[in-house]
Amino acid sequence: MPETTGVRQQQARRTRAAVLAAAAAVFVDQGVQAPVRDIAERAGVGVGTVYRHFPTRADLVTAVYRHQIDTCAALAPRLLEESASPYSALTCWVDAFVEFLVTKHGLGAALGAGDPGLENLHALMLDTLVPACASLLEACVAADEVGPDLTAYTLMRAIGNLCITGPDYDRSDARNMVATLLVGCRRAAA
Amino acid sequence: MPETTGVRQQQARRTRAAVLAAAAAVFVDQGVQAPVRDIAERAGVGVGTVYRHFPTRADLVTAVYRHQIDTCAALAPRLLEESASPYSALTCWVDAFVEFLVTKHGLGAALGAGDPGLENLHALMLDTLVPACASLLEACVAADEVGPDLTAYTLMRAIGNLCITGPDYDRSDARNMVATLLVGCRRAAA
Amino acid sequence: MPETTGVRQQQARRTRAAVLAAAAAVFVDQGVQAPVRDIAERAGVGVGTVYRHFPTRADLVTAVYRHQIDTCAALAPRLLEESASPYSALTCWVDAFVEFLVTKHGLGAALGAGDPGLENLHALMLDTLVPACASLLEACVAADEVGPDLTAYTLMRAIGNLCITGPDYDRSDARNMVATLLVGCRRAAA
Amino acid sequence: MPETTGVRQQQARRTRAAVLAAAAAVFVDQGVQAPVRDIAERAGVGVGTVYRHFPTRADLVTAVYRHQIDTCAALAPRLLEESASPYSALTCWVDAFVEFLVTKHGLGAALGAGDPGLENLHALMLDTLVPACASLLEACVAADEVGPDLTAYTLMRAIGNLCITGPDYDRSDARNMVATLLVGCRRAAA
DNA sequence: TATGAATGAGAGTTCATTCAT
DNA sequence: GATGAATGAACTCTCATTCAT
Repeated sequence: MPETTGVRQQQARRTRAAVLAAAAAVFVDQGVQAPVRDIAERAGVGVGTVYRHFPTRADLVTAVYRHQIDTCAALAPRLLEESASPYSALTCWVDAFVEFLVTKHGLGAALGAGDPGLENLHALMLDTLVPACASLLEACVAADEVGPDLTAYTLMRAIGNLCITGPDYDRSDARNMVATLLVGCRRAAA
Repeated sequence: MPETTGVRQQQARRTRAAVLAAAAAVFVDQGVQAPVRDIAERAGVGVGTVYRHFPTRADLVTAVYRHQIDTCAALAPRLLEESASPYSALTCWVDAFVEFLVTKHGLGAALGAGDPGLENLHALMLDTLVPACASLLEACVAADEVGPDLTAYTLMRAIGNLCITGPDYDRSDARNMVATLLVGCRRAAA
Repeated sequence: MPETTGVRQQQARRTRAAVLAAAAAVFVDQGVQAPVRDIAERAGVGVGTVYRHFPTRADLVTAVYRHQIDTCAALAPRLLEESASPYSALTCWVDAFVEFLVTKHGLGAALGAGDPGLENLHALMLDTLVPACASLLEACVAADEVGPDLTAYTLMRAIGNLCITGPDYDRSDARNMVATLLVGCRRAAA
Repeated sequence: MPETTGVRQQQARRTRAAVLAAAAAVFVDQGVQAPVRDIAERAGVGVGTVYRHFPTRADLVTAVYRHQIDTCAALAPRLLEESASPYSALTCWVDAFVEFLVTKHGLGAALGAGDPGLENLHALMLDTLVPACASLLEACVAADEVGPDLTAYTLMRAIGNLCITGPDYDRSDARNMVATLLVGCRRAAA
């Protein structure tokens, strides 16, 4: 007699949520390479529990960022409708993507470095964000605001890389450089 | 009266060169964080030998890249003289900088991540490449080809980040994105 | 609601005890500077387990000797009550202290040499044994059995040093020399 | 045609002397366990040279202290003649022995710990100092100033141990404790 | 399910010792 | 004889991962 959500399941879900929250916090502090133990401690659970819910580090990283990724992706069609031009929509969307990235200490670096074990997250971004970005990019191309030779994936990788911040290159620098990159993408008005 | 370059010194120099070559190769394969042991093995020497020649990892990384860095820096004044415009000189120089970077697996990532223990290399680049880049940038600003709000350091960091390559974002992508960034920097002709 | 002493805790405690026993044994054989790996092997555990229970070598050394130190310290007040004279109490207590020391191969030497990383143990002895010794010494001074110019700490260091045994200077020699030292401390009866 | 002392031999002797002097200095600073390289550097020679002259560390330690040991031993008969009583001669001689020891950072500890590889020095002291001390002790026993149950070797080991100094137990403490020990050895006047 | 004790591979680093020149 | 570059064993410590309870 499987209850839809037994007490056990509820507890498990709560534990899972606690781990996710802890991981998110620790990732901000120490980056996505933080020791598993630190995450477990922050969540108030044993390391085994972390592994039960997220067998690989990538699973954890992916889960932590999935919600934000989905939100970011969902933004694209809305912006396309509401904005004055496709390019303006792209600009707004990229701003949101950058906001997502610059608060993720080390994520960009890990992705950029092709960190093995982050393929899942990579795949998630491919599946979710790339299409979102591509829809905007295609609209720009259709409107002749951006040249046709740029793939959404490459653009996102470039943006992701530009968002790798450090002591002497902060979020504001990252935002400026991404904005500059977009300006460079813009087709010179005929 | 020790000869200026005895057989021993020559041998030591050869060993040093072997370690450097091995380090360069290992850095390409595994990145600048590769275990010292791997470098020693590749060079066919004991770990102690690596430590003798390069007490810290930063010493090794710095030595591996110093020559190329110097060459790159020396390029700037020549380009400024020979090129049709400052912006064109900047473009050429950045191409050379990108060539340097894209062949250095993991270097950009390590620098971008603010890797402790790479301060030496960071400092070397600051001391050597930033002035070179700055001279070109200033000329561009003076010629009103580039806006005045961009520092050479920030530009180089951005370029460095864009050169972090991976399986799906290769050197060619990096080159394109850097070129696009430079286009974005270019002041719209009045 | 975790039981006060679950099976796991019991097992951990047993492991801890095994490590302590192994450490004690290895210390006797090789001295307190013995490699951590040797202790782990002797205990039949991994090195990580040793580090889990005793993060620093000093923690281990201290734990190994804490019980005996406490017992020794607790002896002082009782002896003071039961003995015919303070000096006699001091003699008995020093006998106990010597017994503690002569069975600790290398401990005296390590303490004597001011081994860094043994500050904890040093502090423990200072906090625990020195007051115990001082109480006896003060009683002796009050009874005019010992001169006032000797501190408990110095006396204990001297005793500790005299208990550094070796092939040709055994426990019995150490006991004799300590006894002789105490005789030398005794004030000549008026 | 072997010259008595060719240029080569002279040079070798000078080198040997330089190593000895350097070793003595380094031993004072860092103790007898100091790295061989430090000694070689201080002497301005290569490590190989140190090994050539002193194949084992014990050889070096022994050589460093041989002269002082001989001087100390030679003191005994003179003191016996000049002093008012055998016990007084013993006291003076022990003072000299203590002076020798307290300036030898770590020597006492190394000897006390039965450091393997210091057997040579141990043997040297046995052969040289023990007889010297024994002659004084025997005279004391003959004069009924000291009991017959103490061997010179044991006394010297005890004194050696008492001279292991540290941050909180300095040379002055060592001297006091040795003096106290000697008082304890003195036979109560009949 | 949750736990966290236990494991052990792996990385950094030091330094005694050898040996070709 | 002198040199010092080279070697590699030995040691410390960290942390991902497993598994018995």
